[in-house]
Amino acid sequence: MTETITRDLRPRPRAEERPPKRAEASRQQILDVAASLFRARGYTETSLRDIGAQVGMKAGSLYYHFASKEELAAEVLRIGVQRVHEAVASAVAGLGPEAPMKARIEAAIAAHLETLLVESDYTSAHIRCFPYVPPSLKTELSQARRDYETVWRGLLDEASAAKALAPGIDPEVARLAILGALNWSLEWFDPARGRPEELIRTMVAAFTR
Amino acid sequence: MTETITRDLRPRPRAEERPPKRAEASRQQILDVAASLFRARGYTETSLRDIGAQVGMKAGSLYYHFASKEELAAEVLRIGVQRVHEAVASAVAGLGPEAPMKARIEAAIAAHLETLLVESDYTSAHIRCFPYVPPSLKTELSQARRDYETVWRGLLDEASAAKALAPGIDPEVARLAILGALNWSLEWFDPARGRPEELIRTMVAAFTR
DNA sequence: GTCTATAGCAAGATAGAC
DNA sequence: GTCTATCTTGCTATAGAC
Repeated sequence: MTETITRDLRPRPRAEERPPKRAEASRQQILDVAASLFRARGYTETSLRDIGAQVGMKAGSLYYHFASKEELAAEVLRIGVQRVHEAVASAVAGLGPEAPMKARIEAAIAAHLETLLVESDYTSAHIRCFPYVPPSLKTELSQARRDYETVWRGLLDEASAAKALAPGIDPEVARLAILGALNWSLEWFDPARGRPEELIRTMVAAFTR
Repeated sequence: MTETITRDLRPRPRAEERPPKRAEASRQQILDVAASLFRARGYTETSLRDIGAQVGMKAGSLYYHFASKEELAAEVLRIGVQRVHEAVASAVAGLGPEAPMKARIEAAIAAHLETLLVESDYTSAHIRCFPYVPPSLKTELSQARRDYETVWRGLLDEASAAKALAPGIDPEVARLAILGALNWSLEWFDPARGRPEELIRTMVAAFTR
């Protein structure tokens, strides 16, 4: 008898793993707005009041979903690096194992740039804010950043071994130069004035042969 | 008689143009410390209290020398762009009118990088902080930035006309790519691990022929 | 889940003593 | 010229009502 009652009152087994839809929707909306504002204004320049206002919430209410501003930023920036990592890895993999190195590098450049400039506020927020977030958050993100770096290192080392890089170019310096040029485009690229194709073409022409 | 007295009491003609040395020294020290902190931490992340502490002054005392944080930053960032402008222009001019385009571009890259990474906290503060300063300050700096841009535009247009750029490279896109790669080096370059020569060589190899 | 209200703090800036 | 003291504002974060 006790058994039956207990069973009836107990919440469903997966209760903690399946949060109600409303909370999940709010959380998602907060992340989206935070990514957009972090991208546009920067980490320190964006207040929880700003984020709340665009979500239609008071600043204090955000703490139901995130323990702190830093934790919210951690989630945004972590998603940002994961997205560009996945986009680049799958663009390169999608070419198949026989694709020439020049095509692989072009695909990686195009995917990074497309994700950064067009696809994802999360990725652009990561690129723009990372240098300015608290050190603890930098540490938290360092592994995911290294994982993404590894993709590029492998690509450029392979290209170098296959003589697919322009002559006299060290693959590690090329990696830093290419990603620097791409990331800096956040500061000047205007989506209203065209897509990133021109920059892609220029970078491929400069660094591959 | 009145005439004589008046003349005696009047401050020396150049009084306003020659401020006492002590004020000038303090002002200079404030600018140096501000440049260093803006470079290392960012504009918003640096407080007037931080600057005062390193100068050996209270935050309020800074207002004897500058009307506001924004005006202090304006002076730092203005000096920063002027310095890199002068360094690049004179490095290129120093090669003489007969120098090949490839050498001129290499000199410009080297001078920009050397000023940014080694020579001047003012320049690195400008590059790091500009995207995050108040809009009014951006407007105030826009002319000096355009003046510097003009140097690079002239250089790359000339190089393009002389067929000195690598094939398939548009000079305006090359300018944005080159300066992006150089400016982004602020985020990864470690002066303890060597000078910027490797990056200079890579950029010249990639963009010129 | 979101609100109101507020604690607690740090920022930029100002006034007047010295 | 610099200090002390303080004003005002805005921020992150918390507590408790609903």
